[in-house]
Amino acid sequence: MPELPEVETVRRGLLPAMEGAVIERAELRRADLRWPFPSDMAARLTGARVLALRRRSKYLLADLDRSETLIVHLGMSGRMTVSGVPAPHVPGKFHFDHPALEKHDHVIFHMEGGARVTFNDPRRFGAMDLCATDAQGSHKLLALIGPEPLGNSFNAAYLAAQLAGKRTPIKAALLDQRIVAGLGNIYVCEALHRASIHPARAAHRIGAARLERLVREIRATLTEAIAAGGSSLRDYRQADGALGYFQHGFKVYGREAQPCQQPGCAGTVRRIVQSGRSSFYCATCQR
DNA sequence: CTCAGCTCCTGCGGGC
DNA sequence: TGCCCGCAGGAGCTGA
Repeated sequence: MPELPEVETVRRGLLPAMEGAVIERAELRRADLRWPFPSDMAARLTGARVLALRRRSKYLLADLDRSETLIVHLGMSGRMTVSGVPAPHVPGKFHFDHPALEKHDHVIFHMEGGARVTFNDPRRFGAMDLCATDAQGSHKLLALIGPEPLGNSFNAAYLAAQLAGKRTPIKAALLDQRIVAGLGNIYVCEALHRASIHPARAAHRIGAARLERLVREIRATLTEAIAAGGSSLRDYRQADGALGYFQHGFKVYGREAQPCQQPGCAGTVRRIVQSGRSSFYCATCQR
């Protein structure tokens, strides 16, 4: 379920159970996801304290004492959920009250205090790895990732420089994690719609003013999705922590043949396939 | 160097 | 009820 807003929502949901707590035991129920785990991963996690739980792009990063960082990617279908009901009046203390294991529960973090964090991923496109905290910047999975879209270094001037000379469709350029971090198929469709840019437009043929608007709309789209995810998670966490991806009100994604939601536009949402993936857009207001 | 296409894997919904 | 098909939020890799 994961683009940047969902990963950020997961991170915030995991904080109370994980940050500052010791992993009493890491239970690996298989030896790989997309790639094999480090052969000694369970031992390196067991007994480690999580000093901080961060996010970079679509990756969750748990900095451990021992100067190592756990890198987690949720792939297409990965979830991380907390179980164990918080004890009343005791922050960080959980009652042992856990549901039975489910299919595709691949990794379980048994946390100090009684909480459990379960990684479930049917399609197994997710990943976990460990690296030295001070070398994470050069980790193969993280080294080439572009700026965070909600950070200061992502702006119209930067984007213009990246897109200069690129004849590839803007849709593909925004999905390229080297250009900007954390965007996926849904939020690229939504941001392009809000910015009135056609997904097939050549990346280098977007003027400065429209790039300003695109940057603004990317930020707004993500910020609003994080706010919506956060509220959904708060409501749901007592149950099992899952967040309904499609609770967000998308304007074009998955809405083929429905009316365009842009104020004053009478167009209809269309679906095309670009580099093998669906793009939803309105041909009337997106140019 | 860039870029499109293929690939990993499971589940779900629709049509017959 | 069951079977087959297409499609799904990611992204690394290959080969042109």
